[in-house]
Amino acid sequence: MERSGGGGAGGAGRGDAVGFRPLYRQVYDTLLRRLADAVWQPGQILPSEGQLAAELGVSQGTVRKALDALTADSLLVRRQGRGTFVAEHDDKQSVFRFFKLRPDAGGAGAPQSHVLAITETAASVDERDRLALVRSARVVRCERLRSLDGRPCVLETISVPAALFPGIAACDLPNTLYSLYASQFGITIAVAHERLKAVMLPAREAELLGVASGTPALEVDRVALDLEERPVEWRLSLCLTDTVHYLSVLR
Amino acid sequence: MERSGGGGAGGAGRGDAVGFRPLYRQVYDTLLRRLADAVWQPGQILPSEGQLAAELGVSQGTVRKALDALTADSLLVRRQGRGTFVAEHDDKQSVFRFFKLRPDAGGAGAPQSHVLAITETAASVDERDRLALVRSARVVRCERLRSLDGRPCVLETISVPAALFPGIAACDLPNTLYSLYASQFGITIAVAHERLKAVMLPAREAELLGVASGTPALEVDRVALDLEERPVEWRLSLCLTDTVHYLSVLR
DNA sequence: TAGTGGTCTAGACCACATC
DNA sequence: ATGTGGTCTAGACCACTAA
Repeated sequence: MERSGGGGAGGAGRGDAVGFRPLYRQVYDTLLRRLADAVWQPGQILPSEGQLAAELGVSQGTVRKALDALTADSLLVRRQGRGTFVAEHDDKQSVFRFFKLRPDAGGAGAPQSHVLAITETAASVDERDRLALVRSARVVRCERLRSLDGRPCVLETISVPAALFPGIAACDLPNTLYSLYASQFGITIAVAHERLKAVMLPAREAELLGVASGTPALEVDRVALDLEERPVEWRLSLCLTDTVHYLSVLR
Repeated sequence: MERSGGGGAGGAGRGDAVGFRPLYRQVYDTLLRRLADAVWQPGQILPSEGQLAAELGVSQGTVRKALDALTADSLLVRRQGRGTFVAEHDDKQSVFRFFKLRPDAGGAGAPQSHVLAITETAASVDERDRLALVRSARVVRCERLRSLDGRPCVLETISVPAALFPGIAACDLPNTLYSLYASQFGITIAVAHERLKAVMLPAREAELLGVASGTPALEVDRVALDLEERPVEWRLSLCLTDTVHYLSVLR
């Protein structure tokens, strides 16, 4: 691993005139690249700290700092005595990483899904905007109704670039889409931006959700980014919030 | 500093039968206690890593780990070459830590506030619930109208326990309340939980916001906790979201 | 020039998991 | 018994700030 500056007891560190990147940052980027290239699959174990340190020519402490940062970004999971693993996002905990709706009264039954329609078409203006697509691009668009405790409460329209998800229209969509993205298409969702608004439900959407037209709903406009910060999914959700709320924790 | 387990080259570490707390965690708690007791005021500089290490009888690396954790929790700010400081939450960046509304179109003018009413009364049932108060407790309740770009868009009702904020009703409330809590009452807001719903505006609230009754609004129900995780403020906001949205970043 | 935090290393020991 | 991550230490050098 090449040093661009910084200290090091046994190293030959020297400051460059411009641009200083810590060694552990370079290690972070190297490992992130391997994760993006699916060198290690989700759930798979990584080499030990010592092995990575030897391979990259840095100390174990430096590798540890990079691994800790990747763990903080939810890309790795570390288990004392066992090893370091690529994070899988299909367990109970991870589902709620991106699903922020909670019942007002305790409990948290997992949401259920029912696909209303799925088609491949030319991208709309909004879709091109959110997904940074060219004018000729095509998308796969899916409309889905989600229920909590058997009661429909979310109507969502999901759009993904057809080029990135070949054949997804024919897939049997699981409740947790992001694990499908990872396992079938090698795409890991790293972060999502959500914009929330309160809106009045249009007639069609109100009927699908089984409420009166004009009922207020929470509109969630989400763009999900992969490891390389490319927008790979746009999701527009309409949520009924009479017995459910959106939870946000500010630190 | 007493060791309850864990390793250490020069230490006399040994595992206890039950309960294992890393040294750096103990240092973290010690420093957190001093922050909660206002031993160091916001903006003030802390002793250097070396001085703290000597005082607490641990290595500099262990102190560093505790300081890094406190920095990650936004309680400290570290500046290379200068020192470690108690975080102040009155600068531009910190205002937006708890204020998540953003204009749909770029820009982000700071919000302005106008106090409609402020009174001290007996706590309501909701207030006792949110603030964990006893039946006889009193609160100071404030109703405030906030504007973005000169346009009223948020109507909020703020409740705080009167016992924790003596004389606050007579204060000149600044736009950023949390810096007042810190400077005048020694209370630091560490975290806040927000529950979001879409609701229809009642007549009175609609009139205050200058819109038609029945307009959909985003209801934000926030409980703010201090360093010791005590609920110290309840804030119920009604937000118009036609030209503004609530921003949430999921990782 | 001196002092601070930031990085990097090397080595020790501990807690945990597996065999 | 072995290997893994977790903690702790000691010491070196670098980057940054201020006097």
